[in-house]
Amino acid sequence: MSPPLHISISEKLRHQIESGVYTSGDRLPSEHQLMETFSVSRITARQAVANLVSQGLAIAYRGKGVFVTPQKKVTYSLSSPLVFLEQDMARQGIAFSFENLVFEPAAAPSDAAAALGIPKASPVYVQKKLFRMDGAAGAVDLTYLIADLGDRFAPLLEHQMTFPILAQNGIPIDCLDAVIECTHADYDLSGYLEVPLGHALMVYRYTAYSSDQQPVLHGATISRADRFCYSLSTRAGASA
Amino acid sequence: MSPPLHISISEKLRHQIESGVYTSGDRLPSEHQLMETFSVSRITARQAVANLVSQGLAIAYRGKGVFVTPQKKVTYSLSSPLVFLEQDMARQGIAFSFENLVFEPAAAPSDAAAALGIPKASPVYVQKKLFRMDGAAGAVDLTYLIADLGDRFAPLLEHQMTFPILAQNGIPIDCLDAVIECTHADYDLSGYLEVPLGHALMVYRYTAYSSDQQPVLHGATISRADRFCYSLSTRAGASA
DNA sequence: ACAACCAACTTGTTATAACAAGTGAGCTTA
DNA sequence: TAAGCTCACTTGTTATAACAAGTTGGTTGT
Repeated sequence: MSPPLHISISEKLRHQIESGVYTSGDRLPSEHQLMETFSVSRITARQAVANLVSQGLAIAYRGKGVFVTPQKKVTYSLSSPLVFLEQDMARQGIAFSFENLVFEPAAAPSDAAAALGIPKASPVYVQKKLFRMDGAAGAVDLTYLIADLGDRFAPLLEHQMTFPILAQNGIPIDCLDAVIECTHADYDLSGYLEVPLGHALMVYRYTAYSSDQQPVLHGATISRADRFCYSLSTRAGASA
Repeated sequence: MSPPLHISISEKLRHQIESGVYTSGDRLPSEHQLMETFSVSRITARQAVANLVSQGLAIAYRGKGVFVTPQKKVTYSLSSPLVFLEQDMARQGIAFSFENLVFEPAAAPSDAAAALGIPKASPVYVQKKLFRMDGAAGAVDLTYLIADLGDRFAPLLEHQMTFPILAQNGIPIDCLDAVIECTHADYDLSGYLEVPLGHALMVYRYTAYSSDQQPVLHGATISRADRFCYSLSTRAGASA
C-alpha cells in the first residue's frame, strides 16, 4: 500500500521544490542530512536523490552537493516564417551566446548524407556550435552542402547567425523537413554538454531547402529535455 | 581513466542490443547471471541494468526479468494539412486502436481553460482516450469547447476519429498552436500508461481552431519518449 | 602576505547481507 | 482431471560498511 521509502522522500523533496522551499540553484540536503532526517540508510537517501536527478529536477556535483535545476523551459518556436535558433531567442529577448567549436571541410556523416540525398562521405562543411541561453546549454551540429562555401563566406558562419548569412549570400532557406525526438545522453556527450549520463535530451533534426527545393544543410540541435521545448503554430498571424 | 564498472557493463549490454545479440522483447541476463559473468556484486549488476532501464532500452518486470524494449520509433507527422493521430497512423499503415476511457461534461481544467481563452471551470466536454500502436501505448486528453456537443454528435466522438467527426458536423479544424515537450512519468501516470516511474514522456499539447479562428478544443497527447517522435515539414508536397 | 597542506565535507563506487514480493513450473492432493 | 500448494527464480527494497575522489575552508609554515 505505502510506497517505498525512497519514493516517499523523493516526493517530499519534489513538493518542497515545487512549493518554493528550495528554488532554482538552491542546495538540497546532503545524503547524510537525509539519512538523519528520515532515519534511513545512505542507499535509500541516495536513491531518493537519484530519482530527482534522473528526472532533471536536480543535478549533483561530487564534492559540492545536489542543486535544484531551473524549471523554466526555453521555448523554441518552429512556426513559419522560418527562423533559426539564434533569431528566435533574440526575438523573445532571451540572452543568447554561442561558441564555434568546429568549422571545416569534411566527409559527410552518414545520417546527414542520407538526409541531404548525397553519397556517403561526400565533401561538405561541418560545423559544431555550443550555445548558452538563460542558464541552459545545448549543441548544434550542421552539415553544409555548399561546394564553394570556404572561399565565399565560410568565415562569416563561424561568428554570425547561419540563416541570415546564407540569405545574404544568395541562398535563402525556404522550407525544411524536421523530426523532434527524445534521446538520452550517452558517454559521447557527457562533458561536452555538461549533461549527466542518462539524462533526457531533446533532439531537433532538420534538413533545410533553398527556394528551388535543393537541400542546403542538415542540422541537429541537441538540448536538455528539462530546459527546452518546441512550439509550432499554423495560425496566420501567430507569434507565440 | 577507466569508467565505473556499472557503466562498462551497461555499455556492453547496450552494444549487444544494438548489434542484435538481444533483440526486441528478448530477455536480458538476470542480475545473478551478470554478477557471475562480470564478477561483480549485485549492486553493480543492478546499477548496470538500471542505466538501460532509465534510458528506455529495457524494461524490468519483478519476478520475470528484464526485457529489451522495441527501439523503432513511431513518427507522428504534424505537417499540413492537419491530421489527427489516428489518421496519420492509418496513412502510414500502422495498426492503431484506441479505447475511450472518459467522455463527459465537466468543468474546464485550468490549463485547458487558459489555452482556450475561457474562464476557469467553464462547462466543457472532457475526453480521455488510451491508444495502442505498434506495441506502444499513449494517452490523449481532450477538452472540447463546444456548447451543444452532447446533443449533436457526442456519441460519435467516443468511437470514431475526432477531426473527421468535427468536420462532418460543420466544425472543420483549420489550424492550431502546439508545444512539444519532454516530461517524466510521475506517480499519477504509472499503471495508467504502463510507464515506469521516472520514464521520459513526450507531451504534445495543442489548441485547435476552426476556420473562423475560434478555439475548438485543447488536447494533450502523452506518449513514451523512447517510442514516439514527431516530424514536421514546411515543404509543399511533403509526405514523409 | 602567500603558498602549501590538511581536515572535513561532499557525492561516486562497490561489496555483503537479508528480506519482500511477483512469476511460473511442477508436484501434490482431492 | 483439476485445483491448490510449494519451491525456485526473478526483481525490488533496505541496511551496514568501506574506500575513492572532488571541493572548500582553515591552518600551518615560509
